[in-house]
Amino acid sequence: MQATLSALAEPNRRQIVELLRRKPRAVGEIVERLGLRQPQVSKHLRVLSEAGLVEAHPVAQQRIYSLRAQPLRELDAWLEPYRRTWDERFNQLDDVLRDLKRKDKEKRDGHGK
Amino acid sequence: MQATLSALAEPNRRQIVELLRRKPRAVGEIVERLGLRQPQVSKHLRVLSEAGLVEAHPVAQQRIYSLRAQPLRELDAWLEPYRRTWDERFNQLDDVLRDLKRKDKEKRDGHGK
DNA sequence: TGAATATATACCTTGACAGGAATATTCCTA
DNA sequence: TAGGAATATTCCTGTCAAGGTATATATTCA
Repeated sequence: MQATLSALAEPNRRQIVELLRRKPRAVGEIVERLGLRQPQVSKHLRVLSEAGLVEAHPVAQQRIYSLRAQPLRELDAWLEPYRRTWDERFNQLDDVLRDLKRKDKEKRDGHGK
Repeated sequence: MQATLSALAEPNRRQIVELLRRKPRAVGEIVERLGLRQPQVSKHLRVLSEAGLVEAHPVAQQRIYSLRAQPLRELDAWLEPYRRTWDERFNQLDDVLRDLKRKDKEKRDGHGK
């Protein structure tokens, strides 16, 4: 989760991931398509790889990188509890604010007795 | 999306977000619960706020921070296309690899004719 | 084996960012 | 209006990560 999020926080890496979503590609293809330099692409792929987001499959001198589902699934799972509370959110806020103002008033009144 | 991901990439900020998922809280509460120093919490809240992930509601000298749904919804939306291809992923990889090896073989054979 | 291709790594430099400590700001209440 | 509580901001420092360039590694083929 940690590794996944920081890997995805970098714009070029996110582009790589989006590119690999369509299909696996060799490093050179990524370099071409994104207009980045080869060493930086390799470095980004390394980070993505260590985060488990991609994996490499050697074919001759090429290395075909493909997306791995698991980390994104975990991100999806992390979002799950939020999905559930989306609708209640603002109501909760209202509750808390009303509550705080009530306590505030009580404090004031109680003191003035 | 960019702001959302980099905001969430920081562990303490993610903890803050998770804390606010349950209910809105004042800065002091967050400080207590997470055992962080007040200035750092304020700073993290600033980043989260600029990313639109939280918003502040003043009550007396306190500022009650609550979660905003939108950025997380967008993150969820970003994941959508991935959710759809999760099942096909490995098949795609197989296809591409098979294809590459075929081309490779053809090149070799064609040359040897 | 040597050249060519595809990719990875090393090294350097620079900028962004997080924490620490002190201080400023805002609002409330006596 | 002074003092206190809650929070924000500033300044400093160290660390880390990204890009640039050069170079190493691996694989194929003549």
